[in-house]
Amino acid sequence: MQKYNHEKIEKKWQKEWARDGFAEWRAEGGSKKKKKYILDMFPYPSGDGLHVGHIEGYTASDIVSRFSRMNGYNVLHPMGWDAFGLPTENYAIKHKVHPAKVTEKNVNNFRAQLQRMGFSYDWSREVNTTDPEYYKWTQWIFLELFKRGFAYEAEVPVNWCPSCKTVLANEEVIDGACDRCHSEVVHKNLKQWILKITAYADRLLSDLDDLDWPERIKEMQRNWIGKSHGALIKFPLVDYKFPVEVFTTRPDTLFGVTYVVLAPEHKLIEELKDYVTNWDEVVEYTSVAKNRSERERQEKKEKTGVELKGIVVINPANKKEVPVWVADYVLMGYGTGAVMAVPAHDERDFAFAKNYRLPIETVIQPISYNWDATVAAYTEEGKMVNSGEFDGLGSGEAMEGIVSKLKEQGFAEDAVKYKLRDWVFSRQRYWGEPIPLIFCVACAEKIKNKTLKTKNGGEVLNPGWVAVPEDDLPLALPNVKHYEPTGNAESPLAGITKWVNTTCPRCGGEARRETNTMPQWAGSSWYYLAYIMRENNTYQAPNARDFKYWLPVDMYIGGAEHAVLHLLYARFWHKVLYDAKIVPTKEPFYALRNQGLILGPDGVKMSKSRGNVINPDAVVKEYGADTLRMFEMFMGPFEDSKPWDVRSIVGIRRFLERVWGLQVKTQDDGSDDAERLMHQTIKKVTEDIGTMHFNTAISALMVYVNALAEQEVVSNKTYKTLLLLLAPLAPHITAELWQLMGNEKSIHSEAWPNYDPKRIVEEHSTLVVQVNGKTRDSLKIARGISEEGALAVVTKLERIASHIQDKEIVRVVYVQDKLINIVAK
RNA sequence: GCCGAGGUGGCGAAACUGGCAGACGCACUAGCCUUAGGAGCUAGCGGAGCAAUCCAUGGAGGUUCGAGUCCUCUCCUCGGCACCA
Repeated sequence: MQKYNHEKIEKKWQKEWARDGFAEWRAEGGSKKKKKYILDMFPYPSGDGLHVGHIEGYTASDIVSRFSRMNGYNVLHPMGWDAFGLPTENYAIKHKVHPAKVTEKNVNNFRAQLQRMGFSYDWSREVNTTDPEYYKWTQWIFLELFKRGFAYEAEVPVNWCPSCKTVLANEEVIDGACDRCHSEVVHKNLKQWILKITAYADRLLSDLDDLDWPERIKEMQRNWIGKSHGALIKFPLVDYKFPVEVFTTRPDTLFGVTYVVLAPEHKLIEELKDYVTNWDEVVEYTSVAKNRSERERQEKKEKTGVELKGIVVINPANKKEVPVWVADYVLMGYGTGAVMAVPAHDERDFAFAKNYRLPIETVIQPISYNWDATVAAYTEEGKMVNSGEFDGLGSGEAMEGIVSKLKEQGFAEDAVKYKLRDWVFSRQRYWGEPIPLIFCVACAEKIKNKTLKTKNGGEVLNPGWVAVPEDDLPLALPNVKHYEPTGNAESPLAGITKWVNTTCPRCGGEARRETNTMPQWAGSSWYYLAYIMRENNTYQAPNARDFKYWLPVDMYIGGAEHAVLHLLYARFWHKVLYDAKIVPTKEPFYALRNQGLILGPDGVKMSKSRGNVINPDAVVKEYGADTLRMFEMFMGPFEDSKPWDVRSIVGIRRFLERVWGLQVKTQDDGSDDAERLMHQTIKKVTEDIGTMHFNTAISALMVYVNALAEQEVVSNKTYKTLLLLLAPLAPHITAELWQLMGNEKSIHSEAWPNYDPKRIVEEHSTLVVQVNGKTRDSLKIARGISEEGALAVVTKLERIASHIQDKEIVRVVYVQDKLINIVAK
């Protein structure tokens, strides 16, 4: 027998699998077989290469894929590259190479690394978001959104990074600074394309209930969407025609309103200019407030504001006049940008009222304890006081009563508000998908006074914009000399007049292209559909039959960091496509699992600056891909985060060497001592892989191998079963051993072994004997013994007798074949 | 502050519907084998005790014949959100 040479074996089989273009892992199109779509979150091909965290998730999905194939499923298990993005572009600028070149180099490295791990991807469906044939469809879907009225252009305040020279998405701003370069982010008002994700807020929320996702991720999405039920309440302005409209979730506190607050950006402020007596003071405050950076606004400083002197509104509940203030603790982006302040029952209002010595009026009393209204706000529900006819009611009843009374009078209506904002979709950078829209002045002029309808029957919001015709897609990224950002809020594409100037697809007149590109998240919002559309290295048009067969994704595996970004965006696009009858399911990803974070050996998150990053290539070289795969699965529960323990990996290596060594003991008619354990192991491993409990599946295999190793001879049957059970976990060594056993067919195309339930049960069972609930002894006993029979045997045991002598047996609890508990006094 | 997930040996962890707590692996200890070992094999390995036995699943109560598992309170760790009215 040769030594277990992982390097030689792994190279041999990787070459073997690649020989026919990885045909063994290919998903069959148009098949009648039952299917499984097992998807990894595709990586951003960075210059650093794959890290051990990627490998953890990819190994798990590979195991599930191989397991599913052996169980007769037609498996779609693809891989691709989410390759647009800033790091590549920044690298390209710094080193003066085209971002496409950088991408190609990184992709080649990633692909080679994945293939060295022996992952069973269907490489004939590989996708790359930066491939024009790919982003043709990204653009196509964008246009579907556009045509249905879910894309609109508007001037909005955005986060601008002065160093990266682009708009940042909210998710790219951490504590008011750019996530990438840590420059302080400033606010700018820019015209941007925006996607109306808020139109789907309610469905994005309610459809979560049917998904098999980690509760934590669902909860994050719920919080992000942030649905609140409440009421819109109108506070009429004295001597003015408009009311101030506020949103509140606590209409029961309405009688306690002592002032009303507007956000500094509120339009009403400007409209009230002529009535305000301290206008200069107001302008001074609002301009300072508007210019405060994100960071300054987030710092919990003193609450500041300014009164709109001369302006008074009427509380519709008690007809009292209350003043109006402007303060930046009220956000324009949520609700109506105006709130009714109830300092007695809201912490923020309380702090503000204390600061400006505004009155505080108690209208809710806690039921069970004393509360000092001069020290803090009472924000819970309670019993109504000082609220006219509602006194004495509970908060819940009062809310209904107050709102319904005000509704009759036209001062209130029920309302639902969301925290979710629309998705700012423009970026001023080069390395992204061009937005396929053309602006035509002539068309805009012509149709100015007509109302155009979208595909959905809504009103067209930006009538001058015309979609690039489908036949002209992809709208390719033009080559530019300088892809550095311009810094003047335009993308580098704006500088290429030849590209920008075009003709209007509608009227043929002169027109200009949109020059912004799409954000990083565009390509990943639909890539799971791209794999279905991609067959034999080309993209087919969206096809209802294929979508119906493969969707939804049965198992989606990746990191938790995408909880509210990619996973929300993809669900949004999917729902638009569902409504457009392009995809047949309401949701893209039926089941989701997050791999836990792999921490450095020091127990801290791996990072280059800390120097605690484990390089998988070095591990593969020293121990082999099979060992690395199994080690990562054995470290702990898949979804838990766990530190990398450098030393423990040898345990897995020893295990594989033991498996390797067993081959010399095999015989056709070898011992059958292990057969019961074999059936038990099949059961355990089958169940554990099915529930992604890889660590316990491996420990069951270790128990089995240890038992086989103790035998003089090992039967071919028990050894072959071992190899089959191990095949999804360690594909190379099992392929080699399978072949050495004289099998011609690949082990990975074999059927998963079955167990015989009758062969699992032991003839004898172990009966645990307790006295007063404490275990005193245990004994092997024939199955099926009666309570009386067991008791008779057990009371004779020395260690039992000593505990029950001089005592009266009050009760006996007997669990058939398992446990007997004697209760004695 | 709010939401979510967790606290079990020296370490990573097991324990299916309440039923022998610590499977499996690492590290460690002793022995065998070896010219050698960062190899292999055998045995041991939660704490106290010569032992019988007692104590142990963050802490305090409770339910139960029996609790790591169920209930109440409490402490701590990690992750997310955070002026959202």
